[in-house]
Amino acid sequence: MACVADREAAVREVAQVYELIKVQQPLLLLHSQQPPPSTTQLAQSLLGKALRALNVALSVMKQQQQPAAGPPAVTPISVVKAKPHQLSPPSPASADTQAAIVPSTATRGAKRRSSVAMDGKKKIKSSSWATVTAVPYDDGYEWRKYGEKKINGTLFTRSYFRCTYKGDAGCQATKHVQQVDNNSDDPPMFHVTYNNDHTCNSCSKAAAANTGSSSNNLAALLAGCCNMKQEPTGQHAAAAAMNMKQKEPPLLLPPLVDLQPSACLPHEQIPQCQEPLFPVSMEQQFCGALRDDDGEIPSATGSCISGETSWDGYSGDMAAAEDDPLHDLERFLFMDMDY
DNA sequence: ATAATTTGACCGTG
DNA sequence: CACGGTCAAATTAT
Repeated sequence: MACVADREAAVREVAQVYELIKVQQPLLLLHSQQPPPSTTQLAQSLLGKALRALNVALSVMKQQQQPAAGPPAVTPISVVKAKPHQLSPPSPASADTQAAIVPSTATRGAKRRSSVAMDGKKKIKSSSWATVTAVPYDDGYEWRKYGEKKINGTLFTRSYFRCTYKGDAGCQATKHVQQVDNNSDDPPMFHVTYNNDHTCNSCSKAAAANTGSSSNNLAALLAGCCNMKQEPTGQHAAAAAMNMKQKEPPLLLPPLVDLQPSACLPHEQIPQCQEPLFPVSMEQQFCGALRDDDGEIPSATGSCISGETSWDGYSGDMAAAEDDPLHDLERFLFMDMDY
């Protein structure tokens, strides 16, 4: 049991280093506004890698630390098998769509959906699974929001998303995101429930494209450390976090486990970070307090770019370090997230 | 002009 | 009838 204390100490140490490195990020970014010299790029790259490694290490340590009981103190990304339903592994490829996409042509007046629009009856979910995550936007697919609903007994609205390529490819994948009603001091967590696997090639292509395009995008890599504008009521946090079409510059936060609401500031200075982990624009990154006039998230839907399975040359790293046990862990962890 | 999001209403289920 | 999920017109953003 002594090792528990040791581990906790180790976690604290690693977390501290993580924070320190993150604090350096804005400085580097400031320099990189101009054509960055290669040394800056190298430094950026190294920083990014260091953050990843630390993050993964922390994740692993935390997991070992908390056996099963009790709420995860910090669970950056935890995959929770959805309830009963049919549980299918969160892999993008187990394509089983169901049937007929029935285009509902009815107008609003002669209300559509004569039970047909509901795909026959109650949706027969080909698969369903859920995750709890601080970064609900980052699942490698592109989503379009199609609804939002206040759910009984919850503080936050639930946002509904479907695959962007539903029309093109008939992809039946959907998901809804519900911000967890947790302590306001805690970083917001989101319960994301997925229904149906993606059956469209476009989805994976988009993800792949993003993977390629975002590599070397350290700005994107770093962008996640600061706050998004805070939405007063928090009602749209989920939506803000989930939307996949970025209104803000599509900066990409590597789906790393984040430990703090805002790593850019010391904890004490974090002003009620409600949306700490979302990708944010550069301006937001440096002006954490930026807000709209009304203090709301600009169309909270500020969708986060989809397709983020790519984290700054991450795949390359992994490929290059086949026998590194840490990388194996990383692979394991990220495979969990990457579906 | 086009695309994405918002939002209120509709619909099926329990 | 309440509730959750979805639709689609209206609105907003690009």
